[in-house]
Amino acid sequence: MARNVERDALARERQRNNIMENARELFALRGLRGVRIEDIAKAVGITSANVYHYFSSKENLLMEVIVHSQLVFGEALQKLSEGSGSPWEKLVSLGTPNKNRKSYVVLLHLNIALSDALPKELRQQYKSNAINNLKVLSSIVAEGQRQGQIIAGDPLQLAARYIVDLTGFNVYSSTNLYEGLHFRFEDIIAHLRP
Amino acid sequence: MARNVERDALARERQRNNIMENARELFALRGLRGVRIEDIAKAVGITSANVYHYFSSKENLLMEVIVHSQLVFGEALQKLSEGSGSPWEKLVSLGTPNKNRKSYVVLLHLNIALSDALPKELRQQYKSNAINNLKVLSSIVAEGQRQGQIIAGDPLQLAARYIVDLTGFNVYSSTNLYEGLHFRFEDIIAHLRP
Amino acid sequence: MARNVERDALARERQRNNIMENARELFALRGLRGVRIEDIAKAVGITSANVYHYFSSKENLLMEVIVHSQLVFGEALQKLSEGSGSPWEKLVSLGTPNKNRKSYVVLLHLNIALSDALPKELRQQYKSNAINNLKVLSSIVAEGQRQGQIIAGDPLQLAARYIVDLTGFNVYSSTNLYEGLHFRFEDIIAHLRP
Amino acid sequence: MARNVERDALARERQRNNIMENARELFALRGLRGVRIEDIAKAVGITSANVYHYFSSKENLLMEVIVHSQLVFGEALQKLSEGSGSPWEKLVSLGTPNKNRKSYVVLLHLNIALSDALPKELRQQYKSNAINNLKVLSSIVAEGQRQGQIIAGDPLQLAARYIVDLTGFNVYSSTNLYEGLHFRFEDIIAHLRP
DNA sequence: GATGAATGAGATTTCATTCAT
DNA sequence: CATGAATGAAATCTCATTCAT
Repeated sequence: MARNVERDALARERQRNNIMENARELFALRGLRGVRIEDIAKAVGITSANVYHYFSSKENLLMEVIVHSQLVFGEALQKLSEGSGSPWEKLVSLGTPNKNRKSYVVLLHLNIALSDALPKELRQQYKSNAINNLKVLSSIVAEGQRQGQIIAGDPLQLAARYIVDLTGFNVYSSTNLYEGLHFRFEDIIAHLRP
Repeated sequence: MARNVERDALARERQRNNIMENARELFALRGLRGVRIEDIAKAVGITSANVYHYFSSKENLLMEVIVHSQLVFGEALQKLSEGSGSPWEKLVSLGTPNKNRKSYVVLLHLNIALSDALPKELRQQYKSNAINNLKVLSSIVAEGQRQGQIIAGDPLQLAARYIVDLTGFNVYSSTNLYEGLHFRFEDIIAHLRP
Repeated sequence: MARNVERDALARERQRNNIMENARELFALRGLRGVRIEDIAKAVGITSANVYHYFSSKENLLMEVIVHSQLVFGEALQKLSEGSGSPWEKLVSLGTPNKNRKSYVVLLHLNIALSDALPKELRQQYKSNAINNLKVLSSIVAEGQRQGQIIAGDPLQLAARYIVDLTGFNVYSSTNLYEGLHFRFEDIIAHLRP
Repeated sequence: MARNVERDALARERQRNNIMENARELFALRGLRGVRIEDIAKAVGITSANVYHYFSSKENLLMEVIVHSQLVFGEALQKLSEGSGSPWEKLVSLGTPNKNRKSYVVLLHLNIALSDALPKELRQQYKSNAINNLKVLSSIVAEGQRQGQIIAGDPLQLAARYIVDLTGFNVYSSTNLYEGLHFRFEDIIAHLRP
C-alpha cells in the first residue's frame, strides 16, 4: 500500500515535470503569453482539463516553469562548477549545443519575456536567482583566471560579459536566419582568453 | 470634391506607419498574444475599430509590422552605409542605445518568437531580406578592413559575428537582469578591432 | 437656375433608383439581412457614406426598395392588364424570362424574407399591396375565362394558383439545381387552360 | 476512466444534430446574417461558446446544416420510396404540411440564398446530391406510372416538375401573403394525375 | 486520474452610421 | 455631392477554468 502511494507520488512528479518541460519549450518558442493551455496539453499528449490536476492555473504553471528552469540551470551550473574539467572547458560546454541546450534558450526567452507582464514578486525572485547563478559562473571565471585560462578583470563583470555572448550565440543559433553562417561557441568567447 | 487624393493617401500611409510603430513596440515586449488591439489603438489614440480601417486583422498587422520593421532597419542600414563617418563609428552607432534602438530589439524578438508559427512564405521573405541587410553590413565591415579599423577575415562572416554581438547586447540590455553590471556596445565588439 | 434645380432633382432621383435597383437585386440574392450597405454601394460604384445622401438608413432603404418594387410590379401588371394581347399571352409573358424577370424573383424573395423580421406596419402594407396586385391579376384571369382561354373557377383563387406556379417556376429557374431539366412557363401553367 | 467512449460519441452526435436542427429553422427564416449564434444557442438551451465546441464557426455551421439537411431529406425520401403506400400518396405526403415540412422550406431557402456566395465545392456537392434525390423521386414517379396513378412522360422530367410545384406550394404557404386563399398540395399536383 | 462538455469573461472583428474635408 | 476617417454597439470567437462522469 505504502508502495502504491509512493509510486503514485512519483508518477505524479514525473508527469508534472513532463508538463513543465513541454511548457518551457513552448513558452520559449512563442513567448509567455503565446501559449494556450491546450497547446501544452497537446504537446504532452493529454487534455487541457488534465493539466489542472497538476497545476492550479496557467499562471501557476508559468511560475513553476520559470522557477524550475532556473533551478535546473542553477543546479547544472553548480554541478559543473564543482565538477572536474578545466574552467575554460566548463565555460565552453555551457554554450555548446547538446540535448540540454534548449533549456538555455528557454531561460533566455524567459529573460526577455520577463521584461514585462509578470508579477513583481516573481520577477524579483527571478532576478535574485539570476544573480546567484551569475556568482557561480563568476567563480568558474575566477578559477579560470587563476589557471591563466581567462583574461584579467572583475570576475562578475566577465561573467556578465559571458552571458552577453551566450545570449547572442543562442539567439543567433536558434533563429537560424543566415544559413551557411555558423559559429562555434568557443570562438564566440575566444576574446575571454588571455 | 473637397478631397485631395494625394493628401489622403499620404495621411493614410502616415497613420499606417503610426500604428505599425506603436504595434511594434508592444509586440516586441509582449508578443502577438500579449497585446490587445485595444492596447495598440490606445497607444495611437484611436479606436480599436479604426485599426481595422488600416489592417485587416491582428495577424495581418503583425505581418506588416515584421516586414515594415525589417524595411526600416534595412533603410537605416543603407543610409548609414552611404553616410559619412568611419566604418567603425557606424558599427558602434548601430548598437548604441538611442530612440531607435528598440526597433532592433523588436526585430530580434520577432525573429525568435516567430521562428515557430509563421507562414512559410513570410519566413522565407524575411530570411532573404535579412541576408540582404547582412550584405550591407558586410560592406561596412569590408570598408572598415580597408581602413584598418576591422580585423581581417571574411566580411560576411564578420558581419554575422557582429550580429551575434548586437543580439546579445540588445537582449542583455533590455532584460536588465543584473543591475549594476552594464556594458558599452563598443566594448562588446572590441574584439573586431585589429 | 431653375433648370439646374430640376436637373439636380432628376439626377438625384436617378441615383436613388440606381441604388434601389442594385439593392433589390442583392436583397433578392442574399436575403434582407444578408446585405451590407457596402455591398450595395460597391454594386452601384459609390461609397457607403454616399448611400446616406440618398437614404436615411439601411432600414429606410430596405423599405423603399420593397415598396418601390411592389409599385413597379403593380404598375407593370396594371399596364399589362390594360394593354393589348390576349389574357393567356399576358399570363405567359409575366413568367417568361426576359430582362425584367429579375424583378419578379426579387419580389419573390422579399415575400419569403418578409415572413420574419420586418416592421409590422410595412408587412401589413406589403400584404395589402400584394392583394391589390392579385386582384389585377384576377381581372386578367377573368377576362381569359370570358374568352375561353382559362378554365372556370373563382378568378381570385385561380390567380393565387397562378402565383404558386410563378413562384415555383422562378425559384426553380433561378436556383438552377438540375442542369438539363428546364421548363417553359407556359407548360407550367398549362393546367389553367380549358 | 469513468468515460464511455461510445456513449460520448453518441451524445456528441446527438447534440450536433440538435444544434443543426435548431440552426436550420432559424437560418431558413432569416438567413445566415439574420441569425446570431446566441439565437441558436438559446434555442438549443446552451451557451454561445458551447456551440463552438461542436462547430468551428458560424459559416461552418451553416455549411454543415446545408449538407445535413439535404442528407436528412434524402434519407426521408429513400425511406418513403421504400415504404408502403401508393406512389401517389407518397408524392402527396411529401408536400403536405407536418412537423417536418419546415425542413423542405429550409432547403429551398438555402438553395436560393446561397446560389450566390457559396463555396464552389459545396455548391457542386449540393447539386449532385440534389440530383440523386431527384432520381429517388423519379423512381416513385415511375412506379406511379406503372400503377396508372401518374401521367405518362419522362419520370425525371416529371419529378423535376413536381419539384417546381412543391417549391411553389411551400413558398406560397410559408409566406402566407394572401389570407383566406389556401391550397391543398394534392390539388397543386393534380395535373400529374392521368 | 482522465475526459468531454460547458461556461463566463474577455478579445477580435464587423458594420451601420456620422463627420470633416 | 462625394469621400475617407472614425466610432459605438453589437456580433463572432477564444480560452482558462470547472464539473460530472
